[in-house]
Amino acid sequence: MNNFLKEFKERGYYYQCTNETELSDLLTKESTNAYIGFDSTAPSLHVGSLLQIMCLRLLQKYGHRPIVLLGGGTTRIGDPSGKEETRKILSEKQIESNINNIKRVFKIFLKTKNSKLKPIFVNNYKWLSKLNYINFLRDIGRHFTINKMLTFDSVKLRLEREQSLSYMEFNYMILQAYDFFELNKSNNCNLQIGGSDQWGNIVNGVELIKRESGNHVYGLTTPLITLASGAKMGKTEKGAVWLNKEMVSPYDYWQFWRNTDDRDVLKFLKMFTDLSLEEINNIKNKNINELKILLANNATEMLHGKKEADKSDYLANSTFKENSTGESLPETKVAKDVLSKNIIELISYVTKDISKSEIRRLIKSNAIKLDNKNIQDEKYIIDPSKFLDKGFVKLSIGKKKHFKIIN
RNA sequence: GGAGGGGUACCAAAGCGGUCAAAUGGGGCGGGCUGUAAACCCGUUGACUUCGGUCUUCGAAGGUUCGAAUCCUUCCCCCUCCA
Repeated sequence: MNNFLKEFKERGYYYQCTNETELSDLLTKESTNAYIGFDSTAPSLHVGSLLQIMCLRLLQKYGHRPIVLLGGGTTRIGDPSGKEETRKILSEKQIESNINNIKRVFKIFLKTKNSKLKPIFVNNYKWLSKLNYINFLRDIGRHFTINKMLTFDSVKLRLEREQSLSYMEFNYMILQAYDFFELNKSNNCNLQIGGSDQWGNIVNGVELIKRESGNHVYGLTTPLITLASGAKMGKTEKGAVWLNKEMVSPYDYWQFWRNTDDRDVLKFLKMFTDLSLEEINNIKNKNINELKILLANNATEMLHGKKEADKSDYLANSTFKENSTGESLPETKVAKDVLSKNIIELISYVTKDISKSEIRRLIKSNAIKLDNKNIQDEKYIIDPSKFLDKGFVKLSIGKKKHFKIIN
């Protein structure tokens, strides 16, 4: 088997392939251009797209060139796959700005120096917006039968549940197939990779190209990652884990990985780090918490750089040690007039989105600590002299949230 | 177009004139155990509070009543069946 495919499988990226033998030959024989489309409905991608990004990295590793399609065209339509409801349609300006922001993450994850391998960014709005409806129906539309389109999960599920599916959304799969066709023509793209929910869309593209231009191209899908707990990956209660330091701080990103379920650690090490499989195999019996730290460090380094990863590691280390002073925490400046009020006001000021009733509850349930000492009095006021000794006070809310309060 | 059913807190789902800030489950949060994991146990889960209470919530707006999530009227939305 082709080396790329071999590692692709061993790392757990593999779910389905349209024609594995032929694809394997192609990848062995020549440097291939492969594309993945990314959703541009948000200003950043989140961890849910990370597996796809890792696929592109792997492509580069084996000498293939990634094509990143940021769907200015299809974002305007909305993919019905896996969606229960019609998506919100975004403005063009919004989409443009999203695309520009999302590009940054690929420049971090992918090699951009090597001119043969550096990613090609494409925006399908460029060709989709130019389509002539009549010509499109005649040239492309004739290859699609309604009979078959109705059998695709994305459509079938919506129909079965009698949820409305607009004609616009119904066309999404044709447009995605057309994207592949276009990229095959213009960029010699012979492979499309996507999540398993994209299977139908990908197959359509493969078939369209075969019929329309006679070329043999391939599709490859990655599994939907579910956590050992059964939840979907990447969605915490606080929201998505974004790949953007303004939206999720490097420390929080580090913590996300650090808190991985025991049962998922090895899987994630394979999927989301650059550690070689051999290396992972050698360390797999190490202490589970050390593996989690390794995972967190690697994943964070990849996105935010070594400095931030080290900082997060150090911070976590000092924060979770019993009786840590909180010295290394990021500082939160609090004005004197807030400090001179009671502890509730202070917490309210520091956390912003916790209500005062909630804070009262927290105090009652022993969750609030100042310099590791429990505070049970709602009316407690910090003694200003505390700031004189070491210059700050550590405020802890529960076990995981800590603040270094400076005056 | 006709006939029914329904819209309740983050989600699901009870309540169907007062004892309802609203059962129960899930989720969240906090505590315990521990390993910043899982499982388990306990508590909590509208806001503000001088801790006495006060204010705002049950699709929307009106009305009946001492009193409404609960009854009536109009409107909006969803679903099921028939055409």
